[in-house]
Amino acid sequence: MPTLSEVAQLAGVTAATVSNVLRHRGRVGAETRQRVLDAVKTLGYRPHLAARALAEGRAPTIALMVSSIDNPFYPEFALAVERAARESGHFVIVCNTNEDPATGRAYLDQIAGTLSEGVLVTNANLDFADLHKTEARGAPVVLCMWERPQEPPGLHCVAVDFRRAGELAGAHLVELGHRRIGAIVGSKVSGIHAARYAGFVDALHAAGLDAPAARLRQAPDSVQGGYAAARELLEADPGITAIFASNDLPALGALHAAADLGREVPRDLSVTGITDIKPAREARPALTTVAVRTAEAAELAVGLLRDLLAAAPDYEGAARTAPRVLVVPEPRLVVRGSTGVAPMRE
Amino acid sequence: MPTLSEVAQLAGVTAATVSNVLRHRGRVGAETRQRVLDAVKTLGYRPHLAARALAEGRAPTIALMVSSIDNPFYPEFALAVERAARESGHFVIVCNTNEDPATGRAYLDQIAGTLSEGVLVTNANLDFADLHKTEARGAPVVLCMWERPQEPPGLHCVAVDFRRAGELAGAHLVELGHRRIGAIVGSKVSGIHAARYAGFVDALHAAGLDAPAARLRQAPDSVQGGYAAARELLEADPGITAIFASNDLPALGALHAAADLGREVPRDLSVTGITDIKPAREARPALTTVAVRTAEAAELAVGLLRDLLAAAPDYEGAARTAPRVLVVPEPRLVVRGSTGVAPMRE
DNA sequence: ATGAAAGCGCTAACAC
DNA sequence: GTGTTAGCGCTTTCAT
Repeated sequence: MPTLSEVAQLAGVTAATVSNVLRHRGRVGAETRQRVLDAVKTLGYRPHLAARALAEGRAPTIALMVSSIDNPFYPEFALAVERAARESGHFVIVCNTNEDPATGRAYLDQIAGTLSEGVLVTNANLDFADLHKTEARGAPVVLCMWERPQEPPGLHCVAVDFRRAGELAGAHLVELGHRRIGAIVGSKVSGIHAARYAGFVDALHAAGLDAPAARLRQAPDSVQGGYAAARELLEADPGITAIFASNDLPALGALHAAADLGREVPRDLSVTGITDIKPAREARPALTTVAVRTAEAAELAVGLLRDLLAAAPDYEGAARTAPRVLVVPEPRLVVRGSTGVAPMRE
Repeated sequence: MPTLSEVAQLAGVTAATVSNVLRHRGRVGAETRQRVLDAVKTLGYRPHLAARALAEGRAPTIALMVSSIDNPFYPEFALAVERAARESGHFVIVCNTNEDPATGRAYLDQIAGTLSEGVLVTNANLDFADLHKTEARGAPVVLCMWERPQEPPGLHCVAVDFRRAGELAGAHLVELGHRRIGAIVGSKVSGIHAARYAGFVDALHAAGLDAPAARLRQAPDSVQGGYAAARELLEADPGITAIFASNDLPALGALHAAADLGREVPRDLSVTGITDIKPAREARPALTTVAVRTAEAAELAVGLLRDLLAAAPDYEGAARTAPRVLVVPEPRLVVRGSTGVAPMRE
């Protein structure tokens, strides 16, 4: 692979000039510029990104920490991140923590600040202490999809009003006449989704309904998890006419459980999710859910990271600003086939 | 961030020694080693990967080119790639081409050989010419999930016997007594899946059946694509009792089409896919499909890339070996709920 | 408008 | 065993 100085030699100039031409820096004579450009072309020169990273003191990559791309949400998010990152010339290194803090720490220790200039974190079960350490070392960290805008995490973040999302789903079910509504929320490991449930409960309260613990189940963030929880709920209390799930995957599982229990959706049972991942649109019936603007969240996160990077090139010490919180525009209800008016009381 | 020489200074040695300690190279006195290790710890030193990459002439990353992580296959594959890559100390940069050759080219031009030392390519609709150019520049390329082991692409690759996969699916349907079987294969853009269809046809022929063009449809590799194609097939010829889809996503779409047309699966209609992606296991009924060993393919691909890298550090010119073809162990039929014995003729 | 020179943080010969 | 010396390919002041 040709180097800068080879190009320089061919063009009869010095490496500095070639660099200037390529980076549109400094003033270069029109004719010289042309010679350089020609040399670049004939040699097929391409800048060596690692060398540039070293010289500039910053690598053109960002690390995206995810818990497991096994969950369809992450690829969707990653896609949006990559698109946004590319606009600022960044490549995305995907780091799968598998929900294991040690793996996450290993990733952070290795690349943050040395091979990637910033870090984006989705719910990857990382130690906040590790994230702070990473920041302290000079690599900005942005938390994505933070659940509680009102309760900043002490790190830069992009937050989604998930309480509101839960409220929208709850209100929708209430409006349809449902009175006995089961709820499935995340488990300890998949994130408890307290804000989402709180919003749901708010909606019930607003309608004078209560949300007894007997109608609440925790489940992993998966189809299977939701399936099991929904079965439990429905078997324990056949009077339940609707299920609120704090995430789409478990909601999809609830759909399956309903089918297996001989309950037709939405005639006998309504189901709602939160997020609006692709499989929600493809389910039968398609899932009514509260859409979270994933792509916008990704763009905000990348933008925030870029701001932080620009504000403080080495980002050390006092240059660090107070944690910033960006809120993703309000989630919105998407009514599809999985919800309908509550069946008549008998 | 502390540097090598800061560590060296603190330990009262020179940078070279610290490097040796850290890389377990050369002979270093036990006591010195300890002093160095202490210094590393107190300073919280971490090697600067970009600097190391420059000095070593190779970056610790590989690029994974995918068409769009929108399709659940890619995340599953990417996950396996990342796992395997980590074992050889590589990070994975995900490059989404969106099926656009120009985007792919831009990615290759930028990172191959400069920020990533090798490239893994899934069906990303890249120009082979671009891939060859990349190889010529010194960055090995491995094609993943090549469709026809018998027909090497002129590049290193990991191949899957998809013809065999099609044959397994076809034979399964034939055995169940199906005689009029519709087929849905990939479209031009999503890959035509000729080998898979050929295998399917072989299975029919082996049973003395034919596969008329009237029972063949092309569709994009998506649920919607499969849905539309299946509807067409079923409406054009209601006598069809089974559908062979060359991929899981369209097969899932066929399941939906059956439901909409009032045909119960598997009683009135059987459906098969190929790959065994996660949504296939989660569908209702679960999809009968031919499982392709995705994780193994990923491991083989990463292993092959590593071999190529080891064989020829700069990988230029004559060092390049003849294209190697690794075949993923035979695909296997996974019978689930979407297939059953053919309905009686009336 | 262009060149000279220093240096980013690390590795790798080779010398002592 | 440990230090010295060159770079890796690029960017970036600072002269000219």
